[in-house]
Amino acid sequence: MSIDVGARLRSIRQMCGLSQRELARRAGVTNGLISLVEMNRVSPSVSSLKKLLDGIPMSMAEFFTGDLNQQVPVFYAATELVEIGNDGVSLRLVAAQRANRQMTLLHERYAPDAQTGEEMLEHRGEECGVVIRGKIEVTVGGASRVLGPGEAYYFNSNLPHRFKNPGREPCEIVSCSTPPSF
Amino acid sequence: MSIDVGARLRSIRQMCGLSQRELARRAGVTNGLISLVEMNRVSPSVSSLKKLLDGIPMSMAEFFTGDLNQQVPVFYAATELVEIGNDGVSLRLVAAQRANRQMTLLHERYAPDAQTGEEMLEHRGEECGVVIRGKIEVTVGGASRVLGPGEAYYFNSNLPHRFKNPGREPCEIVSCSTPPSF
DNA sequence: CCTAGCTGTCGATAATTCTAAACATCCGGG
DNA sequence: CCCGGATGTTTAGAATTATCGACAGCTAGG
Repeated sequence: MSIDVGARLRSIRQMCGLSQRELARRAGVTNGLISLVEMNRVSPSVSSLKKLLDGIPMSMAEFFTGDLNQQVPVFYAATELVEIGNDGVSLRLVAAQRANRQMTLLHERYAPDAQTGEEMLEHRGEECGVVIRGKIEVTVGGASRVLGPGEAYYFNSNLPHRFKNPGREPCEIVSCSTPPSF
Repeated sequence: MSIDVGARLRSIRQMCGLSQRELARRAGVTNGLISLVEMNRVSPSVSSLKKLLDGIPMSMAEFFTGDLNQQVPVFYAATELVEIGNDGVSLRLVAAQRANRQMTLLHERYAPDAQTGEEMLEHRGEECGVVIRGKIEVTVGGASRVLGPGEAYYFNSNLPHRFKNPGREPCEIVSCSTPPSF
């Protein structure tokens, strides 16, 4: 659960071809500290870690995003998308089995009158989408609006939100959210 | 230059309606520490900040991407999407003006024979998309495949990649990438 | 073999972070 | 008016982090 700051720092430092002393010089800390941090014998203060990353250079966000590559499928046939919807709402998930995805990409279909649920949704992250076909009523915080083909939305997911198809024809959307909800 | 960890923490904590003591309880630290951190009188250790964010909850990466914006547009008419393409490739960006977005959502159109460029693209992050209409040839790393409507892709953007419309009809895609490229 | 220069690790100590408990406000109810 | 319960702040001292200097290992060159 806890982040292996030491291993991550060591890996990045070596990737940049820097010795502990060289990075220490650039960052304005001592080589000993870097040694201790990399061995996870101390948990550096945010200000120290910031200094270290400034010497690399790399942002805090990048550091904690931790982006490692792997050999996983790239292409997905329509039938390979994983269905996770219900009740007139079809949510078809791209790259469902991919470990440590950073996003959830969904091909969504709302039957007439279908909606995401009685309760407003509320979770952390951001989500956005484009309407392909039909109409969808999007409610976010207090605001509500009906979007048609080519129209789009983007909001913080911690605002209470809901989707509903107010029309008679099915509605099709492509949406994306981060961090992944599914 | 340095990050205002205190202000950021306070803002996020209040956004979640938590008191210092309540967050302290959830995070397993003392309320006093939270007070000190929020006043920037100490720079918390990474492990302490991690505990605090676990109590919110929020990831370190999210914390440092600084997502403190709220009063921004949610809905976008088709005409409000910002065109950033060229040469037969139309890339229409959702929420272009939004500060500190975590994703780039694009409504893309490729004219027949159009492609993303001579050079393969290569950048940090992940990207994914769903084909709405027409056909697109997606090349990622060594692999290449033609995708049609309803088919999808998801890959690490640091693998060299390219998109090309091999057909005679225009191709329409909705794609998303993180971190934002535009 | 020995030195010079690099590497990372370690121990003692200085500096900073973190805790625990007290303190100062503020607000609503009795 | 005062109390209970909430808030955030402060302080002394415990715990942890950061520094400085020493150390051992390795490699290249003389």
